[in-house]
Amino acid sequence: MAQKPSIPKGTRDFSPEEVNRRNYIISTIKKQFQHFGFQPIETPSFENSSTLMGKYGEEGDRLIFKILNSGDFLNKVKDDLYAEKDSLKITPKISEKALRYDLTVPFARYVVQHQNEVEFPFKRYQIQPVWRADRPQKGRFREFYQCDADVVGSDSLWQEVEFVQLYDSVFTSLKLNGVTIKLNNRKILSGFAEVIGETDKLIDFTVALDKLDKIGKDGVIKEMKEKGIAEEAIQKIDPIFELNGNFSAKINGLKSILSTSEVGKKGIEELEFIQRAIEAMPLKTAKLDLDVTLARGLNYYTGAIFEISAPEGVKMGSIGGGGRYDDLTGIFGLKNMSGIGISFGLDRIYLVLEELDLFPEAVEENTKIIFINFGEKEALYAMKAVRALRDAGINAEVYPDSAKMKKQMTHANRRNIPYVVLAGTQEMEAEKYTIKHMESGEQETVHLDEIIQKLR
RNA sequence: GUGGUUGUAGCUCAGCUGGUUAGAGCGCCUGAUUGUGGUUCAGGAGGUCGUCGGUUCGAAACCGAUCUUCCACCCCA
Repeated sequence: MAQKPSIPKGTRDFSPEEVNRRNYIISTIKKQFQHFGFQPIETPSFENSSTLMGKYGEEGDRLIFKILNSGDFLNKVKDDLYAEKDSLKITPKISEKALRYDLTVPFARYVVQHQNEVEFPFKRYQIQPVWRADRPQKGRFREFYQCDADVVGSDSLWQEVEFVQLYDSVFTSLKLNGVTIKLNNRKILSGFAEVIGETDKLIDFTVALDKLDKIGKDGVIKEMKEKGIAEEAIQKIDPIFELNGNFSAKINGLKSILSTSEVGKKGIEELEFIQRAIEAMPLKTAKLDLDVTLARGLNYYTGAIFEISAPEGVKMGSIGGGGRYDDLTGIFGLKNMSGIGISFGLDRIYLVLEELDLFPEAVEENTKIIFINFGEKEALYAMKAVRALRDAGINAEVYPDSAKMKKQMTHANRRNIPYVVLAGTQEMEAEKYTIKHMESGEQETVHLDEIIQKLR
């Protein structure tokens, strides 16, 4: 074989079966989004760099795919700048557009740009691919789909409650039982930082704390020390590591840890509101858990923080996440717009469903019945029947060539088409069709109406 | 971005310390079976060993670069 063509690192092709399965997930999520009152929007694959750059931190900027300007872009770079060979400085000169990195920032841009047309509170959903120049691993791609639902323009905590229910509804419909909805609140984390007197190191503190289940208590403490958090401060947070038990028990623990922090107490109030609501309206299959270590990469969140972990035993990172950001649109100049949103990681959910063998067996999209082609006259006879079947809503086709019988049968078999019709001279004379059920091997010669009745 | 790992037939993989025409299972093709697939039997095709370069009398095997896979950091869906 000559040099095989290839696709870039971290991208994938999808076969018909894979697309059907992905569509199954997407349509399930979409249906629930709609049940909860969300409206769809779409935004361009690429945005102006100024819209995206600086919104995800230094690390995020590095992972944004930049698009080169058209034309003789290098010619416009000044000689002294070019001689410096500083990529960071030259990039803005030669690239003014970039592929979107997530759906939240484009959404914020959308809201600001269309603020006069949008009716608030605005509930939107968006299912589109995003791109990250990350190094791929299992469940991490450079092109992947996000399924986001956000509400902008409402401070109500009922939104948080609804998003917990939305998560539960989606995973219940997907038959993916036992996912954990981990809940935290940025105000709790701020409270911790306040209590230990390290408010200026809040981010370092939360990033370290987030790694608890991965590197353990000692690892977390070590990292905090490395980041310059004082020894006695670290000792003060020791009770955090002792938090356990159910939601209420953890809340009680938090109440004593955060008794001196106003912001911390506010966070506890918010958590309790959500918990009470969910207690009154129990979740169908998901579990709600309080995880005070939850923080990762979510530095723009100001209130609730969500993360979804796959059922126990499935080795997969988070399959969804989200939270509240008080000033979603502030970066684009529209103040006092509180937003809250969640995201589903389509590609990871796919991997989890595949691992647990949870995709439904029936592939509705597949052809139900195929007609063997015996020649020109017979093909016309078959085509007429196929037209009637299609009009009746049945997926039907005629084999295009009058190839060998064996080849045509094998084709039907490989495509898992359940029924094959053989109609030759005899059948044509009787105005009938011989229909064969592939799985049982049984066949009978009947009128077209009977076939339509049978398959409808 | 850092460190490591992987790449041999369509697929899953053998191939010992470099030594003639590179193997297996499954799959594929043909026939037994000219109006019957999935089973069985008999034959058969298919690989410049990811790519480029180097070491060597000789490379799938050793070295370098590059692409790709997966993993750990970083970060994250």
